Amino acid sequence: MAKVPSAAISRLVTYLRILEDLEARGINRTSSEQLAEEAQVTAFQVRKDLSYFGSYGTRGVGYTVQVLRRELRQILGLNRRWGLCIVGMGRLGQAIADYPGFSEIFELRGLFDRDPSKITTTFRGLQVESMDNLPRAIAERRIEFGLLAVPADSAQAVADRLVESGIKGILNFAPAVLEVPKEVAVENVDFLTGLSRLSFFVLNPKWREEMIG
Amino acid sequence: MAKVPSAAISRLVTYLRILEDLEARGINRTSSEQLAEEAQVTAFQVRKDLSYFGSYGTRGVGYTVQVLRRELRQILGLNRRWGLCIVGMGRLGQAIADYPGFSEIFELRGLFDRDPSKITTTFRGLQVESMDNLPRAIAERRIEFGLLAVPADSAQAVADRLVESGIKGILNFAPAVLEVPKEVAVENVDFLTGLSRLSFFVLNPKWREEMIG
DNA sequence: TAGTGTGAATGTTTTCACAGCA
DNA sequence: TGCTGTGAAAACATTCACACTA
Repeated sequence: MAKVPSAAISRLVTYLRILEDLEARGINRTSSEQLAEEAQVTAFQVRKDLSYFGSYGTRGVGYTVQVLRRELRQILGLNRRWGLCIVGMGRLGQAIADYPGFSEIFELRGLFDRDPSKITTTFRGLQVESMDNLPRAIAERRIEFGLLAVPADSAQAVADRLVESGIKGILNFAPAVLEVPKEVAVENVDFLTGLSRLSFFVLNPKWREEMIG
Repeated sequence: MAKVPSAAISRLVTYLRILEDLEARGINRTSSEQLAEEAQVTAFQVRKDLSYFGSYGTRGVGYTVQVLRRELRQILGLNRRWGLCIVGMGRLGQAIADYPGFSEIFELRGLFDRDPSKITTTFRGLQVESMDNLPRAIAERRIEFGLLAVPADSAQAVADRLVESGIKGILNFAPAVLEVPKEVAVENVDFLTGLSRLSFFVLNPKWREEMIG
């Protein structure tokens, strides 16, 4: 199998979202053309992206929405749910826990906060726990991922504790560059990194024209 | 000036964050080597990224933290604050409004929600307003950007209203692909798009090895 | 015949080696 | 001498044209 451009993976998630929308609308046949239009890329791109993983369509006909949806979920590892804990139950942590679609991908298996006053509270049927419970929870509840929604200055310390407890991956919502062993995957999803994308148009006009045209 | 890879811009934000950290620690000289290590890229990359915009260092010596910091802020358009409104004051909207560092970049000039019961509430000294006020607010308060923290199914409708009112750019936190005229910039910062990056390691093991190795 | 699947061409980004300057 | 700045090479990603097949 050929080397897969990493950008292709991100686009697969967009295609999947579109397919789920089509399915909800009762449409069961689509084409690279239609997917391309919805995803705002070219039809070449759609076909190429899919071809890295296999052939899921019918020549001269197109794709069956349900089939392609199932294949993409399988490719993306979204055909199962993953155990996750959230560390930091401030407003961001709470918002994430309640994000629609969140529970399709993750099963919340622990909520942690260092503030003792939060420990009485409950979200989605889970009581917030002390940080002291973290190592045992990760081991005993099959928690594969940890989501960091703590302030930047405690992010590294919390990441260290997750790593020590054997976490597989970290979703980092804190504006900090984390250092972890290379076998632990870190995804920086944090808001300020998001804002770096904003820079394309906040960018000083002197350079903006070069970039956006 | 040469064509600037868009990924380079995102990295500039990381470099800026590192420089601000160095400055806070009282360090005032650095090198491409040091920046590279902190940003987890190569020193070549750092120098190349900076070279797209100019020469800010001293050969044989390195970079002055304060100088480079100022230049990066200038390049990224972060040497001024931008007017912003948030549409959708659910928990996500609230968390974003309170995000540390947020107010360094944006000045909140309006909060909107369609739910009348929210209109009595106040965040950061601003009262939540009815959607009816949106067009006038954008025109009169120099609101350049709109941040969408609404459910996916109303995202397009809200985006349309922002566009009609003359918004310059939209930060889209809703899991929806927006259609807007090309002169309006859209940044998809939404959580599910963030999760697409997660897919690199949630990815079916069959393909993961090809990608991460 | 209509629309997929893919090798080859084109375009973009990163890496590298070294020229250039304090 | 040491570290920046940059053209050129290598790696990577996208676009395209067309072979293929239901």
